Amino acid sequence: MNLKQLAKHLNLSPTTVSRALNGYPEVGAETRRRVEEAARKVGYRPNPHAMRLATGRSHAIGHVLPSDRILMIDPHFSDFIAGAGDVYSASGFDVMLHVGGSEAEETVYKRYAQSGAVDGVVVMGPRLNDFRIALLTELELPFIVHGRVGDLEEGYAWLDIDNRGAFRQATKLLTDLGHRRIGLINGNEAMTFATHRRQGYEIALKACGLNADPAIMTSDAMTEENGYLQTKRLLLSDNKPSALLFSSMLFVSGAMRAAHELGLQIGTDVSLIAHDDGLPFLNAEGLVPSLTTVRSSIRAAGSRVAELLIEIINNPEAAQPHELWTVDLIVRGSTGPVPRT
Amino acid sequence: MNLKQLAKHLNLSPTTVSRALNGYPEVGAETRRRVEEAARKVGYRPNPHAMRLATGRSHAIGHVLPSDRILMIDPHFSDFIAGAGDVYSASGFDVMLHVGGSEAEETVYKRYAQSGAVDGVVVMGPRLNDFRIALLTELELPFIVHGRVGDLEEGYAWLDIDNRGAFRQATKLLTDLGHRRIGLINGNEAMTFATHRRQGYEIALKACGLNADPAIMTSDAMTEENGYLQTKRLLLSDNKPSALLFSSMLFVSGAMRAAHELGLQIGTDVSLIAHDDGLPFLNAEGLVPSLTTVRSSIRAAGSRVAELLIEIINNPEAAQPHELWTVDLIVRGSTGPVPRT
DNA sequence: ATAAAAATCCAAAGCGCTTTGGAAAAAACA
DNA sequence: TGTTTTTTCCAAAGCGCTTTGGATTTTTAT
Repeated sequence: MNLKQLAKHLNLSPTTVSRALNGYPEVGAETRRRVEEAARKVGYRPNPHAMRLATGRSHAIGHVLPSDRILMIDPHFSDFIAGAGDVYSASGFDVMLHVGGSEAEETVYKRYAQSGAVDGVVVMGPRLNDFRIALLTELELPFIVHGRVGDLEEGYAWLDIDNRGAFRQATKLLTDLGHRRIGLINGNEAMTFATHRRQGYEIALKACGLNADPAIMTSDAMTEENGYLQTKRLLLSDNKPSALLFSSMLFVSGAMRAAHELGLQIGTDVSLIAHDDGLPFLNAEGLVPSLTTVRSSIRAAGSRVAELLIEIINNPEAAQPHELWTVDLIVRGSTGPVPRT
Repeated sequence: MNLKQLAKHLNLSPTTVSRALNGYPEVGAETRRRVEEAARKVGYRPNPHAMRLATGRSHAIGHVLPSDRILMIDPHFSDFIAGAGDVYSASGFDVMLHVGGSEAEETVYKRYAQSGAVDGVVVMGPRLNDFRIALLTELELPFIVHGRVGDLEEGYAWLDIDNRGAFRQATKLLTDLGHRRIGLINGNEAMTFATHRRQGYEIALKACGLNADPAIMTSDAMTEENGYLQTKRLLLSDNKPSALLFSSMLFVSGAMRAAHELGLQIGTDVSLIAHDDGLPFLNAEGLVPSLTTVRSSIRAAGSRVAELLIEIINNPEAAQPHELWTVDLIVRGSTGPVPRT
């Protein structure tokens, strides 16, 4: 059943029915009631394509997976989108996902902008210097960044967690425990989040008069295997670190494997802290010993990012939101004093 | 630039231009060439909303995440969609993702069907008895199932891997090695794939005159922690199994942790085999010892499912495709003969 | 040469909605 | 009471594309 039919059925014009349903003022209260009731009764749903064509708005949000991630669609992404999805469907937005393929990422955004296929996009996994900000600004396609682009804070909307603060805090916990040699197993530092984490780590070290040692710092794809390999390498090196900091729980799986293999007791022989995005399949608390983490739910971030983007779309004139979430340090069993040699 | 403008620019009617671009025969060869060239030069792209409204086809595929998975958007999903995404974008299809929210899953499908928001959907994570098959059939919304619905093989399109065969083979490898007590750490057996795996396991046991023992069989969410807990429980039980079979690599992470904790050597004290979906962040070969697996790339399945669905959409009269993929057994270091007690 | 068939192109009518610019009726004002 | 304002509704014109049903021209058949 379409608008015209519904209108005829009500002895009204399509105009009036459309207005009644969309909350326009120029329609009588009683008439509106009648229309709404009838619409509900017959289960009328406006054809989205027609609506989109007429209004130019799509009621859809685009998520374009960065091409440098398509070979490694990491599980962090799916949890983020799970959070966002809740909000989208509650607000009647569809989500349009673009992943991989031969089409250049840039082209996808251009197509989105030109065709009005989406009302806005969320930029995931921003790099230190990300071409997407300039591109989307020029295209005038509303967007929000999950994370930040290097240290750029103005000129675009973003929601980020305080990665620097988190790793500063985590590192400080370790130095407070007496650790002086702390390894960092980081994600790819072309990504802002990873660089921020390294910076937080360095700041805390400096606060103790320590210098970061590149020999015990790595920057790699966040996989179990890399966690294993790097941990093993570091723990077997001369002048090995007494504590390790990880950018992802995925690393930790491998790290524990390495520690066990080397016969090292976690929390006594070597201390471990990881950033925990709250991935549901990898529970830091369930590890033995339970893992000390800096924790921030990536899923909650997804929800909030979606909310903010919808606000931006509905009110483009408002100030661009900037949200920096603090990260909780949760001290558990994987951290302890430096072992005496 | 829209159709009308392009047409005027070419001194042609919109009709002809549209036909030239869409490959209709009633347009001269030279004219078509001119049109195509001009379209390319000015970067003309038909407005998708207008196209959709006019044709009733959306050129979009829907992926609706089952509501029983939204709390646990597992990483298997993101790899599947990564594979599918390649194909979609190569074929000019958009993907519409629906995850969670308050709207009932059924309503989403109805909305899709009634509004033509998508041309087809892929059904992920089918259960033994899945309401979606009847629903989508009735809605006449083209669909394909990744997996199967129990033992139902007709009446819908599907692509599945031979889970039964895989676990039969894996179990047989273990029995051939002399194992007589083999534990199964399975995913949720409400899902077809998990039930099939259990059946394969049971068939292989029966072939040796063994009966499956529920005491060493579990069916749970595929998380690291469950892998750990169940492995530990089984390996600490009286009459403990000498080998374990896992439905996911995620389990294995936890399982290795448990084995190490108990001081058991993998491949000698206890043998391990897992199903490996080829998740990029969890490499079976990189484990120590490297893991014997039954392997089938979930990403490749995603690609193929997408291809098949597009074929179905383009040619609804053709026979429904059924593809059963064999699964490779890759023997590595985590399996060995039964330890003598 | 003429008639029939084929090849090209176009005008116009949708697709189902929104929105502009009135018109008619009701209410408020003088 | 007559006039102005407000309220309530509608007709019609898009949005940008596809597609039907010709019209015109060219080719082929007779």
